[in-house]
Amino acid sequence: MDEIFKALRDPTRRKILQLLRDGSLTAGEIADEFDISKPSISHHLDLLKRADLITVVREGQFLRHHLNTTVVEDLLRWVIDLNSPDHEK
Amino acid sequence: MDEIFKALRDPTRRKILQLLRDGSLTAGEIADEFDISKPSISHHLDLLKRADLITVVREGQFLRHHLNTTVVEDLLRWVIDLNSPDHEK
DNA sequence: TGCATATTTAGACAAATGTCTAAATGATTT
DNA sequence: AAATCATTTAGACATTTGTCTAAATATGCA
Repeated sequence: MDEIFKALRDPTRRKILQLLRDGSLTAGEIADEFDISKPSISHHLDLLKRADLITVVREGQFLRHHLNTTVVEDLLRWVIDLNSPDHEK
Repeated sequence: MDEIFKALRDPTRRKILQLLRDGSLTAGEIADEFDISKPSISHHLDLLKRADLITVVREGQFLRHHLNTTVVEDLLRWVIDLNSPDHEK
């Protein structure tokens, strides 16, 4: 979970995830949504990738980014567990 | 949400929240669970307080810390929303 | 092959973060 | 009031983080 929370710490990265809710985007399309340089966005995408919160597939010249809902579900379970007293494990 | 994710970034603070799932604890009891100095734990508790993830009530000499499940629910909704395409708002 | 577009890598730098020790504050008890 | 226990505040310090510019790599197309 550490990589996930590390990735979620930054507001830009959280907004990127929200942008990807409704469909995949290329790095350039994502960068267009922010007043931040492309290398910085690339760095944010790298952290999201490391946390497995997004997946990337090359499409020719472009890299298309998708939200990884499986890992979001893992996060969801972690949060639910926080509100479940007397949990096992 | 920024304060919440800021608070959740650190593994010690996440573990503190998990300790508080099953009941409230004093600062000293919390500190006993970690190999970290008391001032550092106090600092972590302060960040959790600022995020409103915990509430504190004085009990004589002690400060008793409780998990604030309301804010955990806010977090829960944020995560759920991340997996809900075509959301409004 | 060579040029244009898309994206990443490298390196620098200021700001934020987590930790510590020492000292201060708050509350209890004798 | 003084001693003691619980906790925080203050200040220092090394590490991590987010950002930038410049340069490198990857792909597509003329």
